Amino acid sequence: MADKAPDKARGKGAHDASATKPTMADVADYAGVSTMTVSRALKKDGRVSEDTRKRILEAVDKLGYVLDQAAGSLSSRRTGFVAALVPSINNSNFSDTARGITDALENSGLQLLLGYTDYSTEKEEKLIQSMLQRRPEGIILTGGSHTPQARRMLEKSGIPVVETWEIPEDPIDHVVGFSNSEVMADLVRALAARGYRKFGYIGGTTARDTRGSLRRAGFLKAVEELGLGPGRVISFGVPPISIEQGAQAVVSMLERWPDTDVVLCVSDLSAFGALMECQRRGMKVPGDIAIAGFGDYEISAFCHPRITTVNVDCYGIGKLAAGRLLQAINGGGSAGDELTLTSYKVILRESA
Amino acid sequence: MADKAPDKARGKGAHDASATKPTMADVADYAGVSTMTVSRALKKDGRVSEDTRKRILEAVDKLGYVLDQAAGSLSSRRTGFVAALVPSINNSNFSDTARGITDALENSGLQLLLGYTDYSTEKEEKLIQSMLQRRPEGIILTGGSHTPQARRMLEKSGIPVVETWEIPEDPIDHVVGFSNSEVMADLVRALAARGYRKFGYIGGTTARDTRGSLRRAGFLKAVEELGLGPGRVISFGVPPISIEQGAQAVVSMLERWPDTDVVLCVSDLSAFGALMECQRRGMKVPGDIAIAGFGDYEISAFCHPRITTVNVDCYGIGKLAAGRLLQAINGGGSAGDELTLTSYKVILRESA
DNA sequence: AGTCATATTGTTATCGATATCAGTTTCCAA
DNA sequence: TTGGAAACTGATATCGATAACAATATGACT
Repeated sequence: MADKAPDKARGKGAHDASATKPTMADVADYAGVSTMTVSRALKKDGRVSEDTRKRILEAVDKLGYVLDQAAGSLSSRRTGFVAALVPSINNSNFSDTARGITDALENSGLQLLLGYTDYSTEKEEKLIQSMLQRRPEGIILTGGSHTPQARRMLEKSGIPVVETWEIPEDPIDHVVGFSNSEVMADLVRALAARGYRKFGYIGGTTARDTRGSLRRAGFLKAVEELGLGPGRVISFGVPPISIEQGAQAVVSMLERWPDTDVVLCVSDLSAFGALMECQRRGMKVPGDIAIAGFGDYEISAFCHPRITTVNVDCYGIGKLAAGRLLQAINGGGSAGDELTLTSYKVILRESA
Repeated sequence: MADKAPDKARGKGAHDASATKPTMADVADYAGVSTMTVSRALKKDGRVSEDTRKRILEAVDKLGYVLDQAAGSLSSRRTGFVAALVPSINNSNFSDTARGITDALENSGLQLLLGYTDYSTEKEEKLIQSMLQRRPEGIILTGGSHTPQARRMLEKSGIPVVETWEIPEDPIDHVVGFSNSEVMADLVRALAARGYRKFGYIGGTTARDTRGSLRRAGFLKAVEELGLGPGRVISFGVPPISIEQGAQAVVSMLERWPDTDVVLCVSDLSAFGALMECQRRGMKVPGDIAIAGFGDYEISAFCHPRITTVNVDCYGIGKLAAGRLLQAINGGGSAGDELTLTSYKVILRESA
């Protein structure tokens, strides 16, 4: 390890305590114009002569002026951002959705502020409250389960709301998503068509992850409807369950129901864990046991065997949700259609 | 009852005289106190009698009042948040760092605003600019490479800055990180001690990912110093290179230098891709070829064979960086020590 | 009683920008 | 020449909260 002393001698720290930071008035003085003209020069639509604008931009540069958005939005009553809350920072599905949102917002002049709920409606409530204090112009949520208080705040806020990734029974405002239970049921049917009969399901322990619960419900329903019930369910670990929990859960599954011939997992990550664990135990996948996931993560397409899964249009969810939000913010009137269903596709591969 | 209200001429708005959102003044009126008292009641430290506070909270609830932070921070000159910029939203290393930051900020009364640079200093510059317009009380950056303009803005901002994940030659302010080149060199030496002699390296094509470049430099230097040079380098794909690029890169490596006996990858994800590709081609890992990664992602501990890698203390980086920031924000004077080195550990497993 | 500390609440003056409307200049058509 | 639209710029009044100081009440202590 390098024990070399840092050469902190170069320059001074970032603390420039001497001068108070310049305001727009300083810039205006420097450029010999009024603050209003400075304000206009700094907006792209401001009608200011080229000459004046140049002088102002020089002043801005010279003084190192940085606009104060707090003051600006207080005055203009527009904050220029929308909020999006997702369960997890480190999940490629949700990050795809975030990308979709960002892309859709690209030329709208709106920024995205992301918040992480950690799969908890309580944290979501707190986040909503603190987001609302910053006055977003719209808000995108993941899922349709919220605390009553959260729901109330959103309804009172008067801003457009889009719930995503689920189809809530009683939507707050707009919805962009798919039926988790129906998608999972489709996967069950596809696997039944391949000849599997003894179905197992692996997911997290609690109801925290509502999408997980919905998937489990869809699993159970479909297995029942096919006359193959009851489905075998192992709940293990606090959502989001990851590779390790998938591995541990499949062990429980095999202990309890050794003859299970296919295991569906709440996500690809847990499916991968289950797959690795089975292989570690010398089981053939498929053959001794089949495994399927959910979400079509990159890993599923590259491991051996490749994992059968469901692709849900994560990016599209984000893009559509943000588009819907923009429409509501700008157009004002909702175009009637409050619910947008997104597509999905069962992807059959070697693991099941 | 309302005759004592200030002649504010409320409800003069063109359209909705009734539905305009309540302000603190409305709450004050409703509770029969001044706005100042309402303001105090809504802060935890506000000295207000229990009786009054209760009445005010009732009014808040009744009116559905939500504090406007823009107005608050304009007045108080405190925004109550810090910014952190990380390269990628979907990378468990950086999300661990983000968790560390969040945890350290827990009881500070400061919120975290996360931004994503997508490994681009240009995007970073834009993000810094827009963050600065919201007046964060401090800022945490990933890496030590920034555009000159970005650097200038940060230095002029007057707020504390912490650069992380690297040891910049010329730090802006504070630094919390490790030497990527030295860590990679350590990995090379550990593998040389295991008997490997023909070293290959897989990373992204461009200099966008400075940490990747530093790792490559450390690799080349160490191989040279061991008298095993020159190291074999394959650059493939735009950073962050992922599973698929790792797989493709190892193919190039094997075509160009078929006798390579160990391949080091810029990250565990690419290492996993390389591993899968080698297995697909019927090669034994290790045996025919050894593979190592960087970052100790969960996947490396669960695949077969488990991947040799380096664990860098991602969470600790975040925690220490935020701690340092708090110190600078509150304590004011920097405690002299501007550089914090974080620990790391080579983790030898079966893949190499 | 008188003085003073403490607790509670109110008044006033901003914080730094922008909306709005008014004033000025430019330039072209009649 | 002149009216008048178009382009540009400025003065003023907020936006909604909080800091700082002032005022009042209460009770304790000398």
